[in-house]
Amino acid sequence: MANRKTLSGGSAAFHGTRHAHARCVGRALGRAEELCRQRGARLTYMRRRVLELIWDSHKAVKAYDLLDRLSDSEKSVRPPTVYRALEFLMVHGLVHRVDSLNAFVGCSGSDEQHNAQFLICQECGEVSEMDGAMIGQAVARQAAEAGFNVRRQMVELHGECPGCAAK
Amino acid sequence: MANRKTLSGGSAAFHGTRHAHARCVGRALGRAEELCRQRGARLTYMRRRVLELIWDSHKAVKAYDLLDRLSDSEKSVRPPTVYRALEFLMVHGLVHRVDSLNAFVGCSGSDEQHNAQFLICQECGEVSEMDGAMIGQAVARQAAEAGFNVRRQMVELHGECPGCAAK
DNA sequence: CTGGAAATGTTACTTTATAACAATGCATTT
DNA sequence: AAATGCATTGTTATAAAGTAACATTTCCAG
Repeated sequence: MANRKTLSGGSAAFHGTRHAHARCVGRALGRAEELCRQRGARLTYMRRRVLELIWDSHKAVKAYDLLDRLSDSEKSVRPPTVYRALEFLMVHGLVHRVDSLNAFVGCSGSDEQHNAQFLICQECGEVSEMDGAMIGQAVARQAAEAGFNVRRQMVELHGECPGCAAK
Repeated sequence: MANRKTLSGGSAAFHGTRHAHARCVGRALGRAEELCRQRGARLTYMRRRVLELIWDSHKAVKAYDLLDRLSDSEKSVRPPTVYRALEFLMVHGLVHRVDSLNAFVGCSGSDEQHNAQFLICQECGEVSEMDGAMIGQAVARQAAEAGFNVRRQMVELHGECPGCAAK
């Protein structure tokens, strides 16, 4: 209620190039810290680093891009390190894997709900997380009709975001 | 109308172990032939072979499993061969890629509609294609609310199929 | 039966991800 | 502080998934 930028039921936000992105990052890191504290999980240097890099944009990031960005001429970070950090962040609901892209995005949903859908712009690459209640319901209902018990739903919609449509 | 086994709007079929699977295969190959004839596309030996192997079960099949099955001690088939056959079959709507599994299933939908959703059983691995009209609508509507223009939708639901639930 | 396009073969490589074990860090008990 | 033990990260190697580029073959139209 307090924060008009928080995603709420049925809406999704695209950000475009110019927005106060530091706030997005700040919010995400804040939430991560809070959540880990509550759960007694350790948000280590590496995990925080990876989370920051993922939140560097609203696009989905490839694991090996993270790897490159984490490595400098001195010291190269290896795949397992990144995948382990990603694993941790996913388990705690701080990032999502976008299966249709083999890539990762920061979770911008609110704490507990997790029937997220992803809107993926084919032009600019931005990914927006949406909590589409209607979609969730339709999925649940139609699966039930088929006698199927849904445990995890993946909905990834590729198309054109409002910003890119405007051009 | 004539064929009660054909999937129709809003329903999905799971097959379990005992069913007249030769019919599924026959139907799929028949459709493939028909469709290629209509379009002047060539259903070559390799493409037909791959399609048959995919229809060997109702599970999603990995490209490299196809590769193994296509190779014998004499002659090994290489990745591009399989991926090219898969590409062809996908372009013509004869198989689908299941992104969340990096695997492929035969298309059991009717000819032209293509808003398919996949129900994937985590126990037995069977994949069932569903044409959930409600889901499609909900997706379209909620994306539209967000100003997003959907070009391709990917809906993959992991859970428990009726057969496995019964056990 | 031949010229050209489509299909397949072949080699090499890229991208994505994980297994297995070693070393280090860090928190708690003694 | 030393000892214990588990969580985290480092390291090496390899698996799994997919593609680029060019050579060869197939096959159909003329």
